[in-house]
Amino acid sequence: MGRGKVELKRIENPTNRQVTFSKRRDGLFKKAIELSILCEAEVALLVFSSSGKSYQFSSHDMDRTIRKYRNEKGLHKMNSHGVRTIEVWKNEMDEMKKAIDTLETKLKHLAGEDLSTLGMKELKQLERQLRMGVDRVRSRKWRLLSEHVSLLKRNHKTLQEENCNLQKKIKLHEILSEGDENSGLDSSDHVIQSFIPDGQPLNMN
Amino acid sequence: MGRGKVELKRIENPTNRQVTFSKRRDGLFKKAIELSILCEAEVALLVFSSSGKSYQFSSHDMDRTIRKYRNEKGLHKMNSHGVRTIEVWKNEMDEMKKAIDTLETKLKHLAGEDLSTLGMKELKQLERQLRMGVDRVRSRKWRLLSEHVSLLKRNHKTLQEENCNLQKKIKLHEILSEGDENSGLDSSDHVIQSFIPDGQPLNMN
DNA sequence: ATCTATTGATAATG
DNA sequence: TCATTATCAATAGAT
Repeated sequence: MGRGKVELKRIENPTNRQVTFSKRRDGLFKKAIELSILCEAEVALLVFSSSGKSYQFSSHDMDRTIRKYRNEKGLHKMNSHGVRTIEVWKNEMDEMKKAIDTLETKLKHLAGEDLSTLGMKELKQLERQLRMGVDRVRSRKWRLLSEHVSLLKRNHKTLQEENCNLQKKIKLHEILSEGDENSGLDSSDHVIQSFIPDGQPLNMN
Repeated sequence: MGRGKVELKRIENPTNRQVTFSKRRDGLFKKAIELSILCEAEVALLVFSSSGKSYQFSSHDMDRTIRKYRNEKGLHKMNSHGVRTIEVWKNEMDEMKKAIDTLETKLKHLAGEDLSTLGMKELKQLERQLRMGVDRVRSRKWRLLSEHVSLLKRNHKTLQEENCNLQKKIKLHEILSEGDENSGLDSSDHVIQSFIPDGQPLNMN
């Protein structure tokens, strides 16, 4: 149609191509509409120009028609992928919920709650576990404490050495400047202050 | 085109409608193909006949084109439904994972493991909690035990009463049938056996 | 399905 | 982009 046939291949002239696109696009949509009305067909048409602009028509509802398409054609991939993926997720979530339930129950038991479902055997095991926990926590506490003590001892030692040195210096000063008394540090309190350990605070209550 | 115009409304004659559907459908697909080739357009066409048969054409890949459409047009619905739903699920799962992590950490702490991250304050609280757990478990054990004991006592009492009655009966028999010695039960051991409590076994180890 | 008279679509042009 | 028009394509109705 038109003055001269057209080869079925890409129109090289960009202007012609663009013009033809507009005309034929309009024609295509018109035909699509006519088909849907005249023949009661469900038609969905998506067109993207090479420059990216999009045009659509759907006689009923685009999503509905696409879903219909996926159902017909997609019983192979979509269902064995999408649906199965969703089911996998659901299973994963179910398992996680169960895991949380189990963990919460264990925690409650360890806190001494909800014990009514347990028999004597379980109670004994629970008590053993708790006692072991107590022992370990205590041992950890003890280690922390002893580490802190040894730190303090080290600092104390350092302070003592420092003090020795300072006192020697002071005596040296006193000897060198005889008669010139009370010139500098009146004691080493100030220096000691600066050596108080500054690690994490240890609350012994 | 054709011999006489056609009104743009449903063709009533079903045969005509079907024939026209075939012809126009072929024409539509041909046009769609031509548009995609001549003008380098991305075209997707879905057609369902009123009887339900489906026909498709897509110049590139149907799913790709549909995705493209959803991106363009679908920033309203699809995203605020499908994608958002999926994100909600993901968030839910992330939260569950975090919850599981937290619970597992707590459990480890209560078992006296992984204590290195805890400070003195936490350790003290942990010990208190564990001791409380031990106390509660012990108290539960005690209650179970005492219930069992009281059950035993009750049974014992019943047995004693029963024994009394039996002995009285025996004496009555002995009196009634004098000289007829050692006729029946030689003692009440057998009866006592049948009264041993049959509740859940209590292992006292 | 096939044919064909007729309408519809559109390529080239202004 | 818009209008015109010569030409070809699509197709309604008949066979």
